[in-house]
Amino acid sequence: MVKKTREEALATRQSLLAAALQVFRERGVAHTRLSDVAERAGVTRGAIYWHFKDKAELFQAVCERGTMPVEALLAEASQNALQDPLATVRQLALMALTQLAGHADTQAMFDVIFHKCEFTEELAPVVAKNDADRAACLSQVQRLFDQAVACGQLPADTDTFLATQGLHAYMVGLMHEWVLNPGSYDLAACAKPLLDCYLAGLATRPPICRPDAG
Amino acid sequence: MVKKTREEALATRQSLLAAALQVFRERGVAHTRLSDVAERAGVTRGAIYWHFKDKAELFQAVCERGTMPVEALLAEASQNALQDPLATVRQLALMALTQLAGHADTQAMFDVIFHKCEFTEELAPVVAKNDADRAACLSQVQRLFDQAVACGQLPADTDTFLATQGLHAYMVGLMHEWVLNPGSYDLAACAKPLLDCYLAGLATRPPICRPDAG
DNA sequence: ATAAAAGCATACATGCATGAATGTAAATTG
DNA sequence: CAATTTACATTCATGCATGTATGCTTTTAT
Repeated sequence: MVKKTREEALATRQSLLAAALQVFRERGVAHTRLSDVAERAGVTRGAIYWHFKDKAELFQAVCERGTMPVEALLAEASQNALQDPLATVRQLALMALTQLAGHADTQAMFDVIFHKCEFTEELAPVVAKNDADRAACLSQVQRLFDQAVACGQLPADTDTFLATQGLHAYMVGLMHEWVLNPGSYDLAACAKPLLDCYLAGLATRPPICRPDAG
Repeated sequence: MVKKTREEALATRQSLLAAALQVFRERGVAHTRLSDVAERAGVTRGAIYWHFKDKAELFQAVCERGTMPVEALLAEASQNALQDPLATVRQLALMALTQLAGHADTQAMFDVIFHKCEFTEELAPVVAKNDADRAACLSQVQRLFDQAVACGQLPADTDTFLATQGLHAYMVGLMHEWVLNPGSYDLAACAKPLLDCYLAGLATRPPICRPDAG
C-alpha cells in the first residue's frame, strides 16, 4: 500500500503544503524540521523529498500558492482603471485587507512571512520573487496615482512616487501588525475607514518631496 | 595573555554585540552560529558563553541596546505634551524616522527584526518585551490623540484607537519597507511630508468604525 | 604576597537534522 | 500481461552546532 494514484499524489502534495504552512507558523521556517512537516501531513520525509528538492523549495511553493490570488487581483485591476483610478486603488487595497481578514490561510501565510521567516541567501528565489511582485505592484499603483493626478482627483503637485510608497507602507504595516493580534480589532469592518483616512490625506495634503539642496 | 581588565571585558562585550548585529543581519538569527559571531568579534565561543547564556540572550541584549533610545524618547515626550498633543505625536514619529535614516546601527537592527528573525518560543522574552513596548507606545499615542480631540485639533467623532493603529501601522510599514531599500528614497527628507500626509487624513477624514450590526 | 575569582581559550561529548541511497509495491504504459 | 515508472518508506552516514567541562593566565581583593 505504498504507491498512490496521480490525484492521490496531488492530494499528498497539497496536504504537505498545508502542513508546512502550519508548522512554519508554529516553529518558524528555519527551526522547522522536515520530519515535523511530514508527520503533520501523515507521511514520512521521503514524501517531501519526492515532491520538493529541499525546505527552500517547499517554502517557495507555500508562498506561491498564497500569492496567486493577489496577483490575479492586480492583473484584473489593470482592466477597469480608466475612468476612476482612485477608486481602483481603493478597491485593490480593500480587497487585499478583506482577503486577509477572511481567509485563515492568508493570515497564516502573512504571519509566517512577516514574523516567522528569515529572508537570507538560501531563500533567494523567494526574495527575488517578492521583490519583483512588489516592484510590479508599486509601479502599477503609481501609474494609477498619475492618472488620478491627470483626472484632477489628486493635486497637481502630488509626488506620486512618495504617495505610492506611503500607501504601500500603510498596507504592509496594517497587515504586519494585525496578524500579530487578529482579535485587537475587526479588520474587515475597519478596512474602509482606515483606507479612506489615508486617501483623504493624499487628497488634502499630498506628500511633496522637494529635492533638498545640501 | 588571557584575562582582561574589567573595562576590557566590557569592550569585549560591546564588540560581541556589534558583531552579533552584523552576523545576524547577514545570515539571519536562526542560521547564525555563535562561532561566526565570536570570529567576527575576534574571540572564541568561550567569550560568548561567558557573557551570555546562549544565542537567545545574546539576541535579547542586541535588541535592548537598540530600543533604549526609543524608550528614552517616549518617556521624554510624555512631559511636554499638554499644549499641542498633535505636534507631540508628530515630533515623536519624526524622530523615530530620523533616527532610522541617520543611524546605521538602527537600520541594521530593524533589518534584523523585520526581515532576519523568526519570533518563536525560544525568543519569548524578546517577544514579550516587544509586545509590552508596543502596548505602552500605542496607549500613550492614543492618549495624545484623545487630548487632540479634546483640544479640537481632531474631529470629535474620531476613533482614536483606530487612528493610533493606523499611525503605528504606517510607521511600521515605512520602516519595514525602507530598510529593504535605503537607497530608494531619502527617508530623512521625506519623513515630514509622508507623516503630514497621514496626519492631514486624520484631521479631514478620521477613521470612524461604527460597531457594525450583523 | 597570597588567595580567590574574573575572563577568556581549548577540548570534548552529544544530539540531531539533513540528504542520499536503497527498498518496494502499486500504477501506469504499451 | 510484462516492463517501467511513480510515489513514497526506510535506512544509513555524515556533518555540524551546541553546551559543558576544564585549563590557563591575569586581575583584584585582603
